[in-house]
Amino acid sequence: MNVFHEFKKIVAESLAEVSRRGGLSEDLDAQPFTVEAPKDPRRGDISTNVALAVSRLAGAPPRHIAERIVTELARHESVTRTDVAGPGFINIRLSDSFWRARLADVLNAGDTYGESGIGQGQRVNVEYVSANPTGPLHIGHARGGVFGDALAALLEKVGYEVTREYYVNDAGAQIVALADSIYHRYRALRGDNPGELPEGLYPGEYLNETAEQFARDGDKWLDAPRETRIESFGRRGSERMLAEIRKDLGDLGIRFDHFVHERDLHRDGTVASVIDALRKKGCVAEGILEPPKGKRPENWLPRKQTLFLSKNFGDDVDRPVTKSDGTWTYFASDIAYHHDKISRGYSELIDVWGADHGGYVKRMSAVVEALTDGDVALDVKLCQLVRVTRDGVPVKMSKRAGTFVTLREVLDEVGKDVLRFIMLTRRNDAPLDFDLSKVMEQSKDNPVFYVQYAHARSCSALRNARAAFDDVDLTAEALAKSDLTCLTDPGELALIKTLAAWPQSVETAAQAHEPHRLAFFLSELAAEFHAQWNKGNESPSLRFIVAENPSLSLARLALVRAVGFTIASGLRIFGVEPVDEMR
RNA sequence: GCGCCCGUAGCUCAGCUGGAUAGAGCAGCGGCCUUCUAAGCCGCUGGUCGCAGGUUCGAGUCCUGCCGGGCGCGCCA
Repeated sequence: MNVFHEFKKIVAESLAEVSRRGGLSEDLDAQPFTVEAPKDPRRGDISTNVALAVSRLAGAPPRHIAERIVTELARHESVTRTDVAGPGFINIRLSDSFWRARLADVLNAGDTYGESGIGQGQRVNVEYVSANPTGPLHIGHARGGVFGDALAALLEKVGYEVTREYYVNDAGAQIVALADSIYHRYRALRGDNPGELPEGLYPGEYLNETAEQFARDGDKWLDAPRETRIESFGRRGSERMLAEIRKDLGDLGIRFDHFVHERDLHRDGTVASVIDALRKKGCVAEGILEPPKGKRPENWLPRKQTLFLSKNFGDDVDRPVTKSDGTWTYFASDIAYHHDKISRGYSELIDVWGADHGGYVKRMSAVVEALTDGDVALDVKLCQLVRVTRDGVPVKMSKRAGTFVTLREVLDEVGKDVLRFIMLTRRNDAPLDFDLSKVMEQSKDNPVFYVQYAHARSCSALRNARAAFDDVDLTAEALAKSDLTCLTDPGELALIKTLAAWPQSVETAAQAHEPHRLAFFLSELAAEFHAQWNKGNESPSLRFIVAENPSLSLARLALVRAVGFTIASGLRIFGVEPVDEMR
């Protein structure tokens, strides 16, 4: 049960009743209002601003309306106390038995706890990573990948139908550069001294193997026409890089439902036809761009070119879709790609990009608006830089890639679960510090450890219970039927209330497209659980297992199990495996 | 020069789409181990939410203008 949804309905009914009897305006129920947990739990369990929200339209002071709503609410059986506070907030206290029943909700749901249907099966496309197949993934790609993957899982959890997608930029200048880079190594292998690696080619060692493959063909490529060379080297090189990228991502627990290749969009004419369609719609036309003010490019030549008229959709300038040599710009194929996504029938598109692509957001939103007349939403999530350090000292060089820290290096060192969790401990648009030493620390400074430890402890308590009590059924089903009225400690009831807030947290995180919120929730839940655990050190009567009182123990174990399920539920969204012990 | 993102405790950051007395961790100080794992817990100290206006019952949150930092700005992707 989502407690806040439940009470929103009840508050709305009370409001309707009040307005019906009191001759208040009819359509008060159209006003948006919130039902949430008050910041200070002493105020109550649930708080609503309904009276404040409705007061203007009702033409009555908020406190006055609140008083009348409160008398309606008080009829509800789980409501034990109501207050009107401050300017007109309504605070509601619910009975302990109501809360205890929520514990059974968790136990019945297991680690699916928090699932809901608010997405109503709407189809959402999440595109992420989409790194060029010209080199290995770096740590920034890992962030985008983990973020996108967790967001996809989060949306699925609340009832959206999600496609996880990767756009492969296997066309254009960078593939030519890739082909030339492999060719350079090939020549060296065949003894045809190529000299220094020219500017603009890829220096990393990772291309050597592909070059060796070609070298096995002998000298046949040395005199091959540049065109066929670019085709073969570029294709095989990008395919190989993509395979390696997919391996890295797979080991990080990231798999995609769908790959779209830029090359295909060119070859099957999608790019040309989409641009043509936009031209017919009046969104694409010939024009001459002004040079950017203040930046003064050196070789600026006013040139007539084909432009997407993104200014009509809120962009700062119109954007070219053709280069001076007549070929399509990257932007043109990205238009085609987004058209392709749209044609597959999504109600919402989410793109996860690096923050250095921020300047691209407006034009892409313009594209989606132009293509769908505003029917499909595009949300672009920008992931900020990851700073990798070891004991606070920046780690920069990679043996393999030359200039950056690769995903593989970090993954091999800290493991998938640590990498994934840490990536989700910050908002996507805030820079992230990733300290290789700190994330492996077993201390409360390390959120991965802290949350995992709470889960492990919940498992440990159950193991101990199995040893302490013979013939006791500790399955979730049995625990749900235990005598939960034994749970009377304020800490225990507070813990239940935290657990009961989980579905709402999942939902708001999903709607905001911000999985990091759940990392904070899990840390707070873990802290609360550790605190309750430690109370047992000081007062043995508060221990989860009280040998001489099995029914009390079972009720507490129900709570412990529910904490474990909720943490597991969150970790599963993150793609992190909950651990049962930490020895 | 223009656009986007960011500015919250000494440090690292939350702040649930406008709610009540702005929170957490670290650092500092003081407590708790014959233990259901002290790998942890409890308490204290710490704030002109970058600055100045505006919108309204109510602003860290929305609008405008400054200040400071990051990213980007045709023929790379």
